[in-house]
Amino acid sequence: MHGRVTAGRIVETEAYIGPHDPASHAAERIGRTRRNAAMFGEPGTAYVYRIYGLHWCLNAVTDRAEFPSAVLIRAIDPVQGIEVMRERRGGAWDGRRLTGGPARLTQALGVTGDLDHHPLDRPPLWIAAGVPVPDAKVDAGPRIGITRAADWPLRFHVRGHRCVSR
DNA sequence: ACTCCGATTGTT
DNA sequence: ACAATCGGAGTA
Repeated sequence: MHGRVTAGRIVETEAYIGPHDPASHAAERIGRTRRNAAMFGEPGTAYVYRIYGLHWCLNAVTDRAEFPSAVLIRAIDPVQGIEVMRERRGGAWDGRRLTGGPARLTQALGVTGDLDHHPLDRPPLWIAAGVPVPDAKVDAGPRIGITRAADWPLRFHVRGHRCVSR
């Protein structure tokens, strides 16, 4: 069968938009580097980076090439392969502990840095259209864990969803 | 070469 | 509140 297939519905994201976003890894003062190169690439590809020397975070590149922008996937609602996710996460945990948080979902999905630059419309990792979330159910607020532009409301999540990181 | 610190998480 | 853990970015 599909023994190791895992999938989830995106329920929390953050946007990092263009060189004038001071919180972005591709902010103007930084420019293009080896780490953020994917953000300057084609839309629909993955930007995967390591944080704190420990964890992986997954972004979808969103705007045209050479205009660095990406959406950080911060939480998913498990849809398929929950037992595999629990195994990868090292325990039988609830929704939030399992896939709520940018480094938690990458671990649950088995996403690592070798998927940096990967086109997100094909295996082994892709994003597909799902059931639309009505705007009325989406909250916007400040992005988490940043210091610059800390008040820009570029974090979005399904209101009250049990898998949202916080 | 050397310092500081981060789009986090788990434990104390 | 704090450790884990290391490459990127800034300074020299």
